[in-house]
Amino acid sequence: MKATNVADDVTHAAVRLFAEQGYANTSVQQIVEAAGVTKGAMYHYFESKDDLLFAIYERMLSLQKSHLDEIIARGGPVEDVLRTACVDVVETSIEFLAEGTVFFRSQHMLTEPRQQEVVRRRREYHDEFARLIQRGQAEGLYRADVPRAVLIANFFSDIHYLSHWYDPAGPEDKTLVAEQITDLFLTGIRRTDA
Amino acid sequence: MKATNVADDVTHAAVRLFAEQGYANTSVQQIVEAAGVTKGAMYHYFESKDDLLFAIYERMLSLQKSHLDEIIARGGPVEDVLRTACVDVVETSIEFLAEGTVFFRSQHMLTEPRQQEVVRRRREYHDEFARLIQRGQAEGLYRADVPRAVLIANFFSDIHYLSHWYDPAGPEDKTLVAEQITDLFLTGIRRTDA
Amino acid sequence: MKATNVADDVTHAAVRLFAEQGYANTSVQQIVEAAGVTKGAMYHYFESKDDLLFAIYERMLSLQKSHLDEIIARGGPVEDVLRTACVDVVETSIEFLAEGTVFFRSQHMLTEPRQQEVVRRRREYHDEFARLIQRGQAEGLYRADVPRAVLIANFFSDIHYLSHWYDPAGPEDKTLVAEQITDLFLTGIRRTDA
Amino acid sequence: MKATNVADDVTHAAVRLFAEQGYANTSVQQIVEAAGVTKGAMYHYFESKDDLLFAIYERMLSLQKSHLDEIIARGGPVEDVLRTACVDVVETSIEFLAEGTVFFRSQHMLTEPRQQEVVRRRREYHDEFARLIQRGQAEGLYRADVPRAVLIANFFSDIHYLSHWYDPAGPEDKTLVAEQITDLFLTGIRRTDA
DNA sequence: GATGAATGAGGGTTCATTCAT
DNA sequence: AATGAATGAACCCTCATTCAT
Repeated sequence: MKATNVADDVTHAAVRLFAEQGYANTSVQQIVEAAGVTKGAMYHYFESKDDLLFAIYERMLSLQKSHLDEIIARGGPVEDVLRTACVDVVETSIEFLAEGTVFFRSQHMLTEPRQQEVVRRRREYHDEFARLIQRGQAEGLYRADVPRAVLIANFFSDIHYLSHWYDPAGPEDKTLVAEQITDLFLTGIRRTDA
Repeated sequence: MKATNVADDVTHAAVRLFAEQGYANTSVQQIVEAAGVTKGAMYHYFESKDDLLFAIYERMLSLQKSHLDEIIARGGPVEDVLRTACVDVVETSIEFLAEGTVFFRSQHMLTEPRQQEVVRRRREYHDEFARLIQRGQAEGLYRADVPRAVLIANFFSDIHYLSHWYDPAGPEDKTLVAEQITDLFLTGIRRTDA
Repeated sequence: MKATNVADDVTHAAVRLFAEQGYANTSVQQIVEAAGVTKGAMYHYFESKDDLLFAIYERMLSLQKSHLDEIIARGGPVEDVLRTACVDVVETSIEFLAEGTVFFRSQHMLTEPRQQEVVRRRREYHDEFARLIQRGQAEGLYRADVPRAVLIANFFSDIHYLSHWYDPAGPEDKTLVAEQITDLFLTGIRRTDA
Repeated sequence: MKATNVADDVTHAAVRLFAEQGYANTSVQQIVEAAGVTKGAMYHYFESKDDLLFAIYERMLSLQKSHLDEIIARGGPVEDVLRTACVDVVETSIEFLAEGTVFFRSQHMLTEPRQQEVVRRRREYHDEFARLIQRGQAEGLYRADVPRAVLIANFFSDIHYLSHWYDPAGPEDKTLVAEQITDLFLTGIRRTDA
């Protein structure tokens, strides 16, 4: 029950340090010191510094994707499904705010193979999300006079931007904020002509 | 007519390389080789690699701020002013897409004093923009049931996100996209109750 | 038996090269090559080139201070104690002639914090020595018509100057020279009026 | 009458900066900025940074040598001549305290040819001084039981050491100090047996 | 599983000096 | 006489990774 503590401790220390100082400005030495382990131990669990960064993404990506799958699986009116999906991804992004900070800043620091893997995983999420929008457009709920890429970007941008303004220590409740952001998005894309 | 060629050549090479490979993964050696100058020459015009990064931001920040000042100075109904400001900042952000890519990824790599300066400059823009929203709210045009911080983030996030999806070589026209993004934003924040 | 060979080898090479060429004219590369180690290995044991210089001083300062403490602790007539202390510091300074050469030339090359530390350590030695002179004056042994600072400088100057003229390969025996220098000093400061 | 102002301004700035920061830590750029001239102008008057250092020594060496020549030329009892010479060299060394600081620290930074020249010039002074001691010994005034090299070092060391303790802003008068140092020296070397 | 000394390639930066103007 | 942009070689230092123990 303590076997994988090393991996966890290292991961947590890495997230914190990467978020505070950036990936490139954080040395492996700093990470293992903060985690209270030695370099050798760390390299026993992670192939490289790069691998550590990937592990951070992996955890968040898996979680959000499984949530989305589940929400869609539950079925229901597309508007409800979309709203639930949006609120969920904002909420989990707030829960993983440090991971998101690292993610959006340092994705490009990954080596090529892992970079590709991240892109692939994110595209899966993106495409599944896009199909919801598409269904809504087909039902005449959402604007079709704007490229779907713009509509989607309009929402995903908010996820990215959270770490630039949201303060977990501040007054705003994460669920409320998630609903507000979702509301602004859904209002913006609603079809109003007719 | 050749006086500052070194500085310009270096800046352009740096923007390109930073956008392609990231700031940390680009060596000063690579920059000067791409620019066709010597390291010594570069350090005659820039204090440090850090300074080079700052110069890239500086140019974009100055331009966008002076545009905003001018748009506000021209006056007019708040909705028109805000719309013009939004379209402008999206358009210039597309014109400086590489700079934006670098900016949003690598701002945290700046040394502390320059980081502060960037924050200060961005806050000036932010606050001026926020006053427009506030005026619109006072006139009853925009929702007041959502924190202003959320409304503003909803727009600025789109600026940030441009470099993640917009392809200058793609089919979308920059002005059209700017208008679409602005429209989604303004529709989203419009007051509809009553 | 080989544990700290790297640190020792580096230190010895550094003392030799600094004495021959000066601190500023000796590159870290030269030092590690002379010591037969790699740069990385050196930086595993020393924080910086500066640290290496400090380590050289440290060793000499510690030794001379502990000798002085011991000589004073043994007690006895002040004239005997002072004479023993003088002879000892000249002798050890001859034994560490290269270190002294480096010390007196390059102390000002240390970074501020280490410079302060050296000053502090030397002042400890100086003050302990000064108290011996003071005791001697109180007993009427030594001149009081000359500021104590001048009396003390008159001796310490000889320590400094050793590396400018003493040749370890020359005919002069170190103990004999130490006694001669001490004798000149003590004769010079003796009270003769009365 | 302003033609050589450049050379003078540069020299003074250099002495001050070398004394404050050390020769190696002072850049040519700092010197010309402090002197209010340009690099090109400086290199018009000095061959190199090295040359600048030599010029500082040259001025002091020439002055002290000419003083010694004159004092000896005036003739008189050897004790009086020696005393006058000692007082004079201490006094001028205090007047040129910054130059002395630089001299004793950085002589080894000179390139070989200039280093040789400095050594030659100093030996001239040394030898002339040594002959005075020798005459005194021949007359039975000074101890002959100690190598002459030790006797001479005993005095020159004080000159070297001045910059380590003498404070021009302090209470001690330079002439008085010169007499005190001379007195300690002459008392120390006086023949007392018989 | 775990250690941490050692590697070795590369990084950013400095600076005395030159030379076209 | 004077400028200052440009050179180019060297410098100190960092750090992800390896491997003998």
